[in-house]
Amino acid sequence: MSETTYPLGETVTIERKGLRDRVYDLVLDMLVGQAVAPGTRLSIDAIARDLKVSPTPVREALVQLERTGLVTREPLKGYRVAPQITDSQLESLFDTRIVLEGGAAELAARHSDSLVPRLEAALEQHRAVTEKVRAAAAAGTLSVALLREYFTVDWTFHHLIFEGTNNPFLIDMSEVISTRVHRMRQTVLSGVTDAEDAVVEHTRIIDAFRSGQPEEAAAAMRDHIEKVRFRSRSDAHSH
Amino acid sequence: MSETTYPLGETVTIERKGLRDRVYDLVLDMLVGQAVAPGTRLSIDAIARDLKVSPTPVREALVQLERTGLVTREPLKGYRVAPQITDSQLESLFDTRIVLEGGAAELAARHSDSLVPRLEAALEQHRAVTEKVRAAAAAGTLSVALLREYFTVDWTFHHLIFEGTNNPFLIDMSEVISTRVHRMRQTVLSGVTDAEDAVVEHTRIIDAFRSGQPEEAAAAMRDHIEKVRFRSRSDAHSH
DNA sequence: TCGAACACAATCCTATAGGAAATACGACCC
DNA sequence: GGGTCGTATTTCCTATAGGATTGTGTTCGA
Repeated sequence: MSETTYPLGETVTIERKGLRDRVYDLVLDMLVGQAVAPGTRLSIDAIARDLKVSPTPVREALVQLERTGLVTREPLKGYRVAPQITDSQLESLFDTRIVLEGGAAELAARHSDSLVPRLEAALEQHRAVTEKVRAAAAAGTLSVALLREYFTVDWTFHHLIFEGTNNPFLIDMSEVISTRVHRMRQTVLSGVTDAEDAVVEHTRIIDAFRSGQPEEAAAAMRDHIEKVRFRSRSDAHSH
Repeated sequence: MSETTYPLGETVTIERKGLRDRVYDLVLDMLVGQAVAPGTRLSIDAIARDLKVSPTPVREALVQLERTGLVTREPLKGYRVAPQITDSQLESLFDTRIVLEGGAAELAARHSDSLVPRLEAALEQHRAVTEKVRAAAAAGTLSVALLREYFTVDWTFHHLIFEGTNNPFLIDMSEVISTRVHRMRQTVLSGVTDAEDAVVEHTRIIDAFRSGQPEEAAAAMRDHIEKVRFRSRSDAHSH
């Protein structure tokens, strides 16, 4: 009986994260949630006043944000919301995604057995939300909240593959990609035009995983991202 | 004459980086330079006293270090030097390198013409330092400084390929990999045993770039890293 | 009317002080 | 002797204040 008599069950979510992480979450939500104009100054003191905290944790949160690329910093001049992504950077982002996610798919194929069911569940949600989006679009009641929900379930599929690699480095890099992709969609796109295409391509990816051949999974993933890139180009030009 | 009478020439290296970046550089040098035992506490106040600065910039530098994975943080408990890399993590690190550097080679092959000369110059330095290492090892005067020089020229070759992609995201991720690889070599290895092999394999990579076929460059790079992984395993077991 | 210089305000950056938590150490009891 | 409790020190965390710098708006002069 080495068990101590713990009153467990109440303090389940201890969540001792300190002020820094809470400020980080709040600012991050503000950046990816609402559409903030690029170049907007992020005053340390102003944020501290708004959040009723001292400038120190705000300062730390901004350092962390800077590493994600969402904010830029000039010493002695302050922080700003990162400028709009350029066409050149967008191409680089897609190149990086193809390298990273293609490789991740190849590695995750080692554990296809446990991965495929989770991907199927995610795809099912993806389908459901797609249907909601289509209905809302037809009714003219497409809300921002629904769009965010769609982006989330879409990315969940991709994130599951990263997690399927069990590779902490790749998972960490996927976070960086994730924030950039989210912000890109927020500022560039205004709606969802390729939901059906994405569902079909995700289905193909699952099929490739079922085959058990890593190269096929990687090829399906690269093909998917390449097509997303192409559709993204069309959207940008039509805008 | 719109020129103001500037006393130019003396403040050439303005280098307005703020205290934060200078502290960051110093701590980083300490971590990758000297061998610091994993788990060592990094007291904010102590570092601030040593560097004669206030805790605030130290705190920001540590947040930045945390993102690189060299230090870990527990809220309300402080920062520590990241624990020794495990065998499992080492395998993940090599997997990530294969994905990242293989993809980078494929992308960099688009600009082979300008890249190959730079790679050749780096390889020449690599050869020269290898010769110095061999001579020093034979004479029994292998210094830590020389080892660091070897690691640097070796990594320069890999870093050039990342830069050759002109992809800011990949270049950024290469920095993360770089710090981990450097620290790994610092703590795991005690010497250089595969210098000649590395030179040969780097030569093959350049040849692949000369062929102009991206797939060959990627394959040569993956092959090289796979062999480094294998030799690293042997070293670890013999230790 | 345009340009430059000045002054004001806002902001960042750094330093110092105090409260809260965690670690380390010693004493005490079983 | 081992384990537990209590105290003291160290450390982290937050808040506040002051110096330095940047940006802005205004005024003056050509």
